[in-house]
Amino acid sequence: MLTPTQLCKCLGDDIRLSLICLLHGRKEVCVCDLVDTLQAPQSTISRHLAQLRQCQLVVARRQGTWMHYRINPELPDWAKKSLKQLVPAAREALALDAAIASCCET
Amino acid sequence: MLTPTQLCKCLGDDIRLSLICLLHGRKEVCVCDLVDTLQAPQSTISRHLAQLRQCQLVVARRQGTWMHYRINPELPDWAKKSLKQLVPAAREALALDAAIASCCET
DNA sequence: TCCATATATCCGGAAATACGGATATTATAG
DNA sequence: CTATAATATCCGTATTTCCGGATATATGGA
Repeated sequence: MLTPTQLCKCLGDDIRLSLICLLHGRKEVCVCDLVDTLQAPQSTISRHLAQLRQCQLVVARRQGTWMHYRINPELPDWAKKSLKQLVPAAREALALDAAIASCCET
Repeated sequence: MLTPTQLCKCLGDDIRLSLICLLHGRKEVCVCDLVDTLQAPQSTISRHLAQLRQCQLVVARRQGTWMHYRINPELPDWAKKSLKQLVPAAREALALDAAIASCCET
């Protein structure tokens, strides 16, 4: 079960927080789009996604060779509400608006 | 200026999150009470408090030899609202209710 | 001035985390 | 079965974080 400490530890990294911002408010996004958008090595993105998966912040769905990630829709209420506060502030602080716009919707 | 990543990094540690829980909703608490309540070495508590001070999550007031800490009342709105979500969940996850009750009010 | 108390900082070592190229895995197509 | 694309995992290294005893600093009182 996700604890507040775990949630914060996950979000306390620019790449992971960016990933959450890219996923938040969307149905799902595939890994290749996340890699393209954040311009980081594929292994780095994949590693961070695994961490987010491990504490159940996100869930993945395989479709052929692609993996589609989305925010876990069954997060506890306090976690959902925390994200709702943090994500907009993070979008601004991390200057993600352009990235989010260019990241294709699934 | 406090960024979401910094806030999360600060809260992504059991001791620091406990400190924030002990301060949240109170006027101020002195270091000795925090040390007593969390049963951790003084240098450890002081180090974590310095970290919280550094990113302006808390502010300190000296009164003689004592230092009184409180949540920074001028946090940005998104940070205040995040704390409001996280603190109650953290109190439960970290089993802090007894500690909070025993920690004297200033 | 000297002592006692409260707190902060120092510092060396341990542990956790992050990185990213190389490699393994999974699935599709031919 | 082979080749290819997408993704995950491995692994050695670099960096960061954490710990807590020892020490320094600050304040009030005798």
